[in-house]
Amino acid sequence: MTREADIGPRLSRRLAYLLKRALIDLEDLHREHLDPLGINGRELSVLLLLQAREPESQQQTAERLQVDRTTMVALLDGLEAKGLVAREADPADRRRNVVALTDAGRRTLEKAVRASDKAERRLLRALDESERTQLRALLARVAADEHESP
Amino acid sequence: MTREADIGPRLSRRLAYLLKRALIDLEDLHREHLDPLGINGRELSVLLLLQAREPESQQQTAERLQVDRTTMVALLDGLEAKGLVAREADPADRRRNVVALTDAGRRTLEKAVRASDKAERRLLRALDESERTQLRALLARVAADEHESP
DNA sequence: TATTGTTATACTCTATAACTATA
DNA sequence: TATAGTTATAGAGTATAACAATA
Repeated sequence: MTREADIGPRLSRRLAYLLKRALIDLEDLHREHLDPLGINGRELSVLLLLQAREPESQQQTAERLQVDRTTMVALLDGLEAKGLVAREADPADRRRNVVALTDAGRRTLEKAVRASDKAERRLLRALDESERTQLRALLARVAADEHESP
Repeated sequence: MTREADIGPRLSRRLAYLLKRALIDLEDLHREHLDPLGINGRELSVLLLLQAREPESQQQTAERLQVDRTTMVALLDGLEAKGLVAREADPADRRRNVVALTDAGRRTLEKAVRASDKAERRLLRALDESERTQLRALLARVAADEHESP
C-alpha cells in the first residue's frame, strides 16, 4: 500500500490527492457492498434522484445528474432491464419518456442506501461521529458555494 | 447549475456525491490555473513525486502513483517532450530508466504548486482558514487509515 | 528464466453527430 | 422548424498481452 512517506508530504497533502484517494476508496467499498444488490454507485444515484423527482423525463433526469442524455439512455437501459425503473411515453407529449421507480426499484433503493451507509462508515471509521458530521458539513458548504457563483 | 433542491437531500448528502462534486470542481480549477504552465494536474503529481523521490525508475514511479507502467510511459513521454523530466539508462542495470527532474522541471513545479494553491483556495473560499485546515486534516486521517489495514 | 520499458490492442466511459418520431 | 429519445461513432483514459533488450 501507498504510505505517505512513499510519495512525500507535498503530494500527500494536496487536496486533489486527498479527495481522489477518498473517492477511489469509497467507490471500491461501494462496489463491494452494492454488488449483492446487482447495482453500482452510479445506478444508486439515479434511483435516489428519481425518488426525489419522479416522474420525470429522461432529459430532465440527465440534466440534474449532469450526464449527457445519450449516457442516460444506457443507464436507464440497464436499470429497466433489471426491472428497477419503468419508461412510459408521456401522453401529453409523446416524444418524452416518463421515468419512474418500480416497486422493486423502491425496495432495492432502500437496501442500497443502507449498503452505501455501511460503505461510508467503513471509509470514515478513523473518525468519530462528530468528525464525520463535520467532514460532511464542510464538503456540503464547498459544494453549495460552487453552485452559487461559478 | 445544480442546486440541492434539484436532486433532493438524500443524494446531495451522500459522501460519494459530495466528494465527486468537490473533485470535479477542483479539477476544473486546476485546468484553468495550470493551463498557462502547459501541464495538467496529473503531470503536477508526477513532478511532485519525482521531487520527493528522484532519481527513481519508471516502474517505481508508476507503483507509487498507482498507475500502470504502460500509462507511466505515456505520462513521461509528455513531460520529457516538454523538457521537464529526463530519462537516462541506469548504468547499474541497463534495463531501467532513471527518471529525474530537469532544471526547467523544478521551476515549472514551483510555479505549478503556487497555481494549485490558488485553485484550492478558490474551491474552499466558503471556508475560513481553520476550517480549511480541518477539512484537510480529516481527509488525511481517512487516507492514512485506509493505508493501514485495507 | 525473469524483469524493464515499450508497443499494439482492447475495454470503459463519455461526448458528438446523425436518425426517427413527434410537436 | 425544433425537441426527445435513440443509435452509431469517435475520443479520452486505462489496462492486458506480446515483444525487445538486459539481467
